[in-house]
Amino acid sequence: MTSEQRRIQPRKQPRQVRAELTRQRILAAAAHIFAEYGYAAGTTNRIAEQARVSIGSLYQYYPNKDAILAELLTRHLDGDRATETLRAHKDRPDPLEQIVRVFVHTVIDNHLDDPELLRIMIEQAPRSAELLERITRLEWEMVGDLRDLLNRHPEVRVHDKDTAARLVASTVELTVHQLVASPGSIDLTRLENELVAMVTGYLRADR
Amino acid sequence: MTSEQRRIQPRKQPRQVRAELTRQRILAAAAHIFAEYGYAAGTTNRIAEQARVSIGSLYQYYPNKDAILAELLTRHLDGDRATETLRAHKDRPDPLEQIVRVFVHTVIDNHLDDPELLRIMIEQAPRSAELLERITRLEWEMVGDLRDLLNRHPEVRVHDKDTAARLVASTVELTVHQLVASPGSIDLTRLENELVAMVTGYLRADR
DNA sequence: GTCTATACATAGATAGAC
DNA sequence: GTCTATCTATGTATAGAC
Repeated sequence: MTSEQRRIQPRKQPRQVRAELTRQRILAAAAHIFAEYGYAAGTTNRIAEQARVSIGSLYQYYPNKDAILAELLTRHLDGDRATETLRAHKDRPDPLEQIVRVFVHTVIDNHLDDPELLRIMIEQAPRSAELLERITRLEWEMVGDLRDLLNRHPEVRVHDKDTAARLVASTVELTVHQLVASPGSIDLTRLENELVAMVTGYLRADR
Repeated sequence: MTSEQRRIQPRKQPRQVRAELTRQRILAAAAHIFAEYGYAAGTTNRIAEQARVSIGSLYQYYPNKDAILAELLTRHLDGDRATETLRAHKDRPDPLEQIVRVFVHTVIDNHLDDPELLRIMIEQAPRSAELLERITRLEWEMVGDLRDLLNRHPEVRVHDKDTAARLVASTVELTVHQLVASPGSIDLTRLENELVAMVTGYLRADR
């Protein structure tokens, strides 16, 4: 490469690529800081420091602190595959236990990434109307799909499908959420097995 | 009552009683404010205002903001009767379902007081080492008592008693916690029935 | 594009009068 | 014991130089 060429195309890193990289660095830093300090104590200064960017630069990429956490949350919500999993099994004659297992497994999977950050986001994220609405919608989608399943599947004997759907959704989501992050962490395979047994048994029991 | 007597005993409200009353007013106000605004936005100024006390007076009763929330949390923890309930049934030959029902019922009962405040306290309370230690101890106490029960009771067939105890404790505590406070609140009797059925079935199933 | 310096807001907490 | 006034700290966000 001659110096002649350098003069014509001096920048090796095109602007947009570099900028996107910085954005990602800030986001990663924010995930780390929020997970460690929580939302309130996870200050923009700390985030900037962790990302090795000045506070001024940080604000060039995000308009405010909430926007950072909102993007992290959006990312996670987009990665949630649990309801799709349920839908995929809707019209197939698989055994109930198998469907439940895939569902539980997917939920566990969604939580492995960064359980601490997840806790912070769910518990302390600023509940903007728009974000809250998205979360609620996703929750109800899951409950709805679950109820559909209960209504169709021949093995299901539980009477009150509506309450059952809510209970199962809460049970799986919450216990996974808690036990994955908890100290003295449970063995994940065991958690999956026991959860599947408990839920499947409940749905199949005739009372 | 003559004015002579009044001069000898002029105060109708002895100091300590009045002070205790003020303390309680501040605490009640704090409960209200925290439940409505959350921990961070539940400022000491707002609490003082709600209690109709000046901010200066508030600090005469509590050394700092955290101390107020800590006392609220302590109050709640002291009111937790779930583990005692379990112990009371330890050596009695009651049917498993009945024991589980009493346990679930107690947990629900503990959450009826002020679900919103409870959520705030559990999710956003400043995790001081001392407080965290108390909570963890209580949790493990509950898991321990549950495990004892599973080990003794003849109806219990689940193999991994340890995992089962943790799963049951989490399931009951968390689902109650969530569903009692959730909008479109579930019927509590139904919640109790379904939860009891799910847990009992799980514990009795031979796989 | 990135930095430093700083404005601005608000919270927790204290001092000192009454 | 209670108040008002105020201090101090800290965090978000912006301005302007380079």
